Formats: sequence, structure tokens, C-alpha cells
Amino acid sequence: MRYDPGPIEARWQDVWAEERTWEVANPGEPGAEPGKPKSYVLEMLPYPSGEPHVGHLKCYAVGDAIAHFRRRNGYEVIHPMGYDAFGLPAENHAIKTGEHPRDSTERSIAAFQEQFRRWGVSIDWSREVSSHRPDYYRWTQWLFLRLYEQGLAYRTEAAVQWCPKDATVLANEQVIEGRCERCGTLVEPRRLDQWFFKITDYADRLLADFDLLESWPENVVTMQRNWIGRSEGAEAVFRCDDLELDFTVFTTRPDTLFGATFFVLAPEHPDIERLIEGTPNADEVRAYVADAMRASDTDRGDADREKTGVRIERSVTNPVNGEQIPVFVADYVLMEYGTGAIMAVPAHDERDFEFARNFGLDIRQVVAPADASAVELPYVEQDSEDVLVSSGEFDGRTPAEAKDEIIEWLGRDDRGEPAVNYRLRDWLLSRQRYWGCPIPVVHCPECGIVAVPDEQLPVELPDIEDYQPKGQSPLEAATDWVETDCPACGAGARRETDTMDTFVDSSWYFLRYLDPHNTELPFDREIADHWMAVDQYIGGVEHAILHLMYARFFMKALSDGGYLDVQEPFINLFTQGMITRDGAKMSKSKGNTVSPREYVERFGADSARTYICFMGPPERGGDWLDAGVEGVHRFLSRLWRLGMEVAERTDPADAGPDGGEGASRELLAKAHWAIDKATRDFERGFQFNTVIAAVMELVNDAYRLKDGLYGDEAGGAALRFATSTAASLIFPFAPHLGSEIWELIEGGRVWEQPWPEADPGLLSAETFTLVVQVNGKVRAKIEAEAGADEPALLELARADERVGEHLDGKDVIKEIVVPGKLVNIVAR
RNA sequence: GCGGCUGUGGCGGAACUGGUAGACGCGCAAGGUUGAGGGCCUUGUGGGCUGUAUAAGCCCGUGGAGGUUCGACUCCUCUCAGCCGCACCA
Repeated sequence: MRYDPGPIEARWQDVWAEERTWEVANPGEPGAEPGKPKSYVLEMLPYPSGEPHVGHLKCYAVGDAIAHFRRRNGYEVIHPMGYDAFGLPAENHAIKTGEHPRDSTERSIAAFQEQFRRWGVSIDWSREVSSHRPDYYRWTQWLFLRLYEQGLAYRTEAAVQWCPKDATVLANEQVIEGRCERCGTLVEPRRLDQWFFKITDYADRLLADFDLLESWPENVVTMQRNWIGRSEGAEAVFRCDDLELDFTVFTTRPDTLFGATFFVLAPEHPDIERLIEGTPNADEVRAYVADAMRASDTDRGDADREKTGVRIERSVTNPVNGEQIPVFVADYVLMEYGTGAIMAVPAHDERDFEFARNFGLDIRQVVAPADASAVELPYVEQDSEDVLVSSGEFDGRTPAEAKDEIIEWLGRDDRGEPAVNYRLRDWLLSRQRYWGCPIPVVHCPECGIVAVPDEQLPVELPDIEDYQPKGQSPLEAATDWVETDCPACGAGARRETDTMDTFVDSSWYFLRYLDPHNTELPFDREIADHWMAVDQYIGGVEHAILHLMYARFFMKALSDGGYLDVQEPFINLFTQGMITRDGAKMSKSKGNTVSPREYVERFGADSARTYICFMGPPERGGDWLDAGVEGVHRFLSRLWRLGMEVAERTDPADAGPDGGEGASRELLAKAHWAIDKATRDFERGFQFNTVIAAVMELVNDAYRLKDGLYGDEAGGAALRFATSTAASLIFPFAPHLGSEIWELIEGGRVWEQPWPEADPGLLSAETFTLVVQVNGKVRAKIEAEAGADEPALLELARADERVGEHLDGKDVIKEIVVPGKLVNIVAR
């Protein structure tokens, strides 16, 4: 007899599909269980492309284990699934093949559905959504309009990052080292009208509300903090008297204002032309600016690059001391950060120092150690003991004191004020692409931008012939669709042809799952408030910044609009590590991919899932080894055979598991130990590898004791209990086999059973192994009675022959006794 | 440069609040079952040394160096290596 997972898995999958086992009802609906606490277990929704890979298998195996564990611990678990179906890969495929992205996407979705069912993931399929379907994106558009009404969506001309290959605008987050995240092409700047979400309005709340989270990986929080990049400091006004032009700069070091010896503008700064007009080297400046604009962001972003710049024949006034300081344009100053202009303090800033050295400019030290000892310039690191020098009335103040005092002093006559600056930019959400959610506005020559009325939603994506990007959205070609009437005045108007960034779609999908068939609203507020927030979110770290921050922003914006209560969408976040093959990231080009389908067919879904959870802590990555899957498959086979043999050999009428001695007692104790161990490790978080190891130990012991290999044989009741317990504990990882063996031994459905509880009476043994140390080194292990007190344990320890040898001729200085554990005798 | 994480056998990894380092699995080895192979079952498996019919014993060992402690993979200081994120952010 041989364990053949195929028929077993198919059978249980049919049961779950026919009986709709994993569906849960909303409050007030038939089947709702208001007595139960809710738990929203959610894995990041997949982007359907081809068929699922091992990363998906890992994500859903981990999430499913959590979902099962919570269900059996009395929670009403909502565990839905959907597809993030808009996006570039499908569109690129369409460009190449001419196939409609909808067709390839639907095909892929079918493959994902088939695999998820085949994996036995406990999904509530009645809540399935896909972002590309009109009944979903209708609500994406609806939500966009609500944000628009709240003033959180706006359109403006902006210097954007343009990918020439994909012919589209990219968000900051999609530009990696100056290259398109997707295709690696160097990004170019362009000025275009673009749609933005005002995420910057929420910068402080996005920071503060980290406090509302229970458990997020530290590194994700840190990444978001850095991305938001809040810095406190001051704005100070440097005036160009010639032109009566004020330049505000942001600085985190107002204490060094007296050391500002020159002033630098970013090449993109809008006032450069005014400044240089009529100056002798205007053309030289223009040439520099043109060069800088042409240089790629990668080149400009390189901190090691030689500092270049050009002098503008103007000066500005340092507000703290009235000094006229020279003005430069240099590309090390970025237009995107602060005001695009800086005060340069070469003595206390490495970049300014380098620039000053290249251009022979004054370097004036204004902060020095308290003992006035010489320091090497630039002196950047601050010490709280430092004092200001050459700073007029502020000499002798510490930098911290000086910061506040100088800001206040400047503030008195409007030369400066405290300021907070962020690295975070507004979210550029428009894309000049076809396969996305249309932005529901029209452009009317009379009324300007007009929102499409709610009752006309969805603005459906029209079919087009040619997907090739041409620098504008391919939707421009759908003339019948583009030309429309203004909803406000009825005059001829044109539809917006940009589509939304797919991150908009995925910023609220977890709300649609809650009320997926609502035709009046994206979701009912009461239902959303019932299920939200997500109690456990699971996904890859690659979404640490983008998706997770956008969804947090959406939540806050919707909450401000009164659409729901929750501030933070994901209370607990778990980020899984990546599975590699031969130590390398899997990729089709390397040919080292692992096809879940192949392994599921060969070893069964249970083996593949259990292996993934057994590889190691799931937050870490791991290298996929065929031998590892085989090992887990061997273990599941052993469990299956154990079940078969026990079912045949024993009888339900065998005496109950309460009694027993010898081998029976030992096996029962092991089973209860495994229950206890598995439960504690589950509750600790994601310690799946040790949960599975505990079940393996139980199965090993059952094998050892069933035939009385080392003494007497375990009785039928003990064997039955051990076997069904193993099935019950392995169920969250291997749901099919767990169900099969449970049914075989106990009858009924294991998932309807509460999670087992360990019997404390069987957990505590009558004896324990006393470890005896002499001077901290283990010298003996003695069986001792569980309740033995300190003197008794000491006596036992001293009576040991080896211990005696090690104590021989020595004076005992100290004796440490940890009851139930060990004795340590210190002797000299 | 800044921030975060990780270093334990041949490999993946265990070790809860300091108390038997190496659970469990892979690999490897031996024995059993089998016509053979596979499969399955059992046993062994950190390194070194002593010892032996079988035993057993001693020393070393969690990246490295110190420290705290009766006792350290675990706590502290310094240090090395690797991975990830951000990076001219004023």
C-alpha cells in the first residue's frame, strides 16, 4: 500500500467546493455567527500572469495555515482571493501578439484559480474579485471621484519621469537608480499634465500611525519612515537685493547659518532666468543648465561625482549677518527636495565643502568642540557639548540651543521660521496606458475638468485595435469613446485618456472582498467596520513601500471622507522571504524556476505546502531542494501508512486514552507534548517548521511504540489518539491528508474540530532528567522524581559516582539547584 | 555613507524568560526486508583524543576577541563577514 495523494486531494477539494466550506456570511446574513470573534486573514492578491510560481505557493501556504489555525481556535475567519489584473505585462503581451489583454488575463486567472483549488487553499470563493472587471473598477473610479471631491486628487503639469521604452510616466517609486523598474531603460524628465494624489498631506499621520500597528517587520516600518523622510529644521529667507527677489531655503542646521558662505540653486530652479538676465555670463549658465537637464538622473545622483557648477553674477543676503554671498547653480542641488535652493555651509557639510574647495570659496567654521580643540573640516558630526563660534550673539550656545534661538530670532522680522520637510512626493497616478482603470473625468472646453457623475460609472474601457504606445494613451485612438458630452453643460468634450496606476486598484481591494456584490456602493460601511482591519496580512517585502503605504493612505483618506472607521488597514504584517533555487533568485532566463504544478502533480499539494513551511522560518528565504520535498513526502507517507495500519489493527471500542501505562502512557504523553508544542509555536507567530517537526516526532514515536520495539506495545486507544492527533496538528499545512486520516480514525471533519488542547496531567512526567554539573560542566544525568525538593536533588547529585570523582579533593564553594532541571556544584 | 537583518555540523535549521548545543529534516554510513534495484523498517552520524569484547571517559566547539555570571548560541563592549533597503535629501 502506498500513499497516493492524487485521489485523496481531489476528493477533499470536491468536498470543500461542493459544501462551500470556507464561505463566511456577513453580519445579519443567514449563516453569520455573531458570537464568534472575527479574523481577517489576507494574502496579497496576485498579479495574474502565466500561472502561479513558488512565491505564490509559499504566500498562500503560510496564509492558509494561519487561517486554519484561527478557525479551529474559534474565530470566524474571512479568507478571500482576487486578482490585481490591470497592468503592464498584459499590455506588453498585447503589443507583441495583438491579443486583447482581457483575454490573456482571463486565461491566466483561470490558471490561478485552478492551481489554488488544486493546492487546497481554504478560500471563500464567493468573494472573489478582479480589478479589471467593470463591476470592480466602477468602484475604483467612484473612490477616485470621492478623493477628487476631497481635494486629494488633482491635475497639474509636472516634471515627470518618463520611460522612453514603455512610453509612460513612472512614479518615483518605480524608478530604481534612474531606470525604469520594469524594463531597466534610463528614465528621462518630461513636463506633462498629470494626476496626483495628495499623499503628502498625510505624511505626518502615516508616521504617527505606526503606533496603531501591532506587529509589522521592523525593516518595513523603517523603509517607510525613510521614504517619508521627515526632517525638522527651518526655512530662512535669502534676499537678492538687486532684483528684490526672496529665496527661501530649507535647512536642518539653522545653527550653522553664520557659516553660510555661498548660495546654490538647482539647475531646474524657475528663477534662474530672471537672475541671469543681463549678467555677463548668462549664456554660460544657460549652457550648464541645459547640460544638467540632459544628464541622466543616475549620473546626477552619484554622490561620488565631482561637484560642478557655475557662478551667477548676483549675490544674496545672508539673513543672520547681512553678508552678501555669491550665488551658484550646481546640479548637486535637487529641485525635488526642499525649495530647490540651499544655503551652503562648507565647514559643516561634506557636499558644500567639496564644492567650496573646487571653487576656492570661503570656509567658515561656526561650530567647535567645547574645549575649542581643532577639528578636521568639514565638521559634520554634532556633539551635544559643542558650541557655536563666529556666530555673533549666539557664540557659546550648543547647536541644539542655537537652532531654536536662531529660528526664533529670525522669525521676529520674517526672515525665517521653523519648518518641516519631507522626502515624500505626491503620488503620481496617471499612466499613458491602455490596460488600466480609466480616470473618470472629461475635459470640457467650457467647464474644464468635470467629474463623470456617479450614475454614469463605470467609464468602461473601450476596445482598441492598436496597443502600441505613442507617447499618449492608446485610448486616444478610441475616438468614439473619447468624444463625449460634458456632463455639466452638455457641450462636446473629451474624455480623460490616461488610466490609473494599478496601485490604485490594489489600495482598496481588501474592502471590496467584504461586500463584493454591492451594486450601490463599493462596500457597506457597517460591513467594512465589522471585518476591518485585516488581522494578518501576508506578502512579499517588495511591497514594503509602494503598495503598503498607498493602502494606508487610502484608508486614511476614506476614513476622513466618512466611508469607514479604520485608520490602518493591516494591523499585523508578515513578509515572507524569497525561495531561491541553487542559491539564486529564480528566473526564466536562468532556467532555475520551480513549477508548483509539477511538484503538486508528483508529490501532492500537501507535500509541497508542508515542505515550504518546514524549510525554515518563512520570513527568511530558503533554497528549494527536491530532496527536501521528498523528505516531507516520506513523512506524510509514514503518517498515511500509520493511519491505515491503526485503522485496521485497532478498534474505536478500545479503552479510552485516559488510562494507560508503559508504552501507551508514553505515546499519549508524546501526543500531548506535540499538541502543546504545536500550539505554543503557532501562537508565537510563524514557527511552522517546529510545529511540523513536533508532529514528525509524534509519528516517529508512534512507529517505535506500535510494534513494541523496545518493550511493550502501545494499546489501541493510545495509537488511535496519537494518529488522529498527528492528523489534526498537520491539517493546517496538509489539509487533505489531515482530513483523510482524521476521518479514517475518528470520523467526521477535522476542520470542524476545535484545535486540540494538551492535558496537563499527561504533559508532566513522573520523573525528569536531572542534569548535574560540576563547575558548569555536565557530569551526570540522573532520573529524579518530578516533585523532588532541593536537598533531595543535591543528595542525588552528590551520590553520583562521576560527580564524586570530579569533586574529589576539592572544597565545595557553592551549590545551585534549579528544581526540575539541574544541580550545579561549584568546587575548587 | 545611513538604516535594517543574518552568522550554529557536510546542508536547511532547533534550543521558550541565561540552565543537557545540534530537535526535526536532508545527506552520508551500516544492518534488515527484497531475486535484484527502488521502496520501506531499524540504527549510527559536530570535531579531536584516550579506551574497548561491549562499554565508557576527557578536551574543544554556536563568525572573531574580550567581559558579566555558578552557568552564555542567548546579556554587555569591541570587531569581522554576508544579505537587503535608501542614498548628493541640505
